[in-house]
Amino acid sequence: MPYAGHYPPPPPGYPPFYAYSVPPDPAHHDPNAPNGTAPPAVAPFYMAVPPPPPGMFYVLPPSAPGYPYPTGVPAPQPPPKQKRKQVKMACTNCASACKRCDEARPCERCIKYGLAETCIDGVRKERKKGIKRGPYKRKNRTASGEELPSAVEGGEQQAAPVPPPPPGYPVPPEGYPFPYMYPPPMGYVPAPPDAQHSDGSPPNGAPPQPFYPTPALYGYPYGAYPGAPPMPYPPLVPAPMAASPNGAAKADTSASAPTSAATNGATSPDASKGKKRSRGKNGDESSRAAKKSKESPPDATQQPANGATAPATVGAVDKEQQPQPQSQPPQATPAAYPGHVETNPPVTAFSGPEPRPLMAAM
DNA sequence: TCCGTCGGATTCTAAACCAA
DNA sequence: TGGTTTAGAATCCGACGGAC
Repeated sequence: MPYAGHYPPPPPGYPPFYAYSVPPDPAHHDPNAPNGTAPPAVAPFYMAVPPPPPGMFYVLPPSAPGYPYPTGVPAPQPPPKQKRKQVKMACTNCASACKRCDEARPCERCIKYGLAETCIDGVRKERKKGIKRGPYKRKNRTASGEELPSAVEGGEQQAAPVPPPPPGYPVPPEGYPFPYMYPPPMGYVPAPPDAQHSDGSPPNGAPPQPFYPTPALYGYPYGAYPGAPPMPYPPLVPAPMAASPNGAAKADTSASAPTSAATNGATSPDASKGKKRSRGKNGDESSRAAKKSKESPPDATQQPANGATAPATVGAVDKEQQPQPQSQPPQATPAAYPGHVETNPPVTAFSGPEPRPLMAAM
């Protein structure tokens, strides 16, 4: 089932959370379920979020745990990343090249590059002794030995960063769950309506009439789980095309800065790896020296901090402190709101005026 | 396209800490 | 004393630039 056009895709590894093209008819619930009984709340029901009003976008926290699953329903974990296995000791050639080595001698890489004769184990440096530490922080564990991350480090779970609303829109009340709606970012061109586009768009290809939220729309989660009280559809407030370009642009810049990785679709935690590097010759030399200095005698490495500001550090700083361009060119492609992802022509499925719990059993 | 280079994330592991 | 935690040290992923 493709996503509705206004929906951002779920995080990697999550199943589609928008399961029905038409809200399921309660009269046709699971025939296996006992008469008149709702499925148990522990069943894999997902919170379904109806399409936002035309012209609106849901804003999702980039790091929202479990979204879009309601509280109490464990979200399926993406397949765990395979742990990298290291060899006990890389050969000197691989170590200097920062390349994968293996246990064999000569190792595969040395054979490949004709370095078999020089493929020898390096010497592991002895660990320094007598280093004092601060008091231990005991990890909170369950009876089965599993860690409880929330109980660590003060026990407070970090709230997901809340994107600032555009100018003129109230900040969602503290604690309000995602998603909530914002007007589209500057430059957004709604997908052309088609026969399946049941969001009220004019059929002649004109862009949909935008709607803007009342404060009541913020943070309105359409909780959908068995036993949940029915929720009224929030009122839609039509507004003029007042999406002031300036205002939108401001919102664009302010909102995109901290979460640009997410907005680029790089929602993976490895997004930081995508950064570019400059490779100045000086930096190379100095960092190389710094790396080599690791192998220097302990006396050299145990110099106090003031002595540690070696050229390597300076070079690194130089590279890092490249001046950023002061003025940013206007963004043609809008990716202003975390979680907002442009999608292909929409298949807006929710057509009813009332939200219905959309459920998907796995 | 291949290869060298290298920043930094990830992993390993030994020393320090701590409870029993 | 043995298990746990911490952090130093090593590995190597992945991106880049240069050579061919």
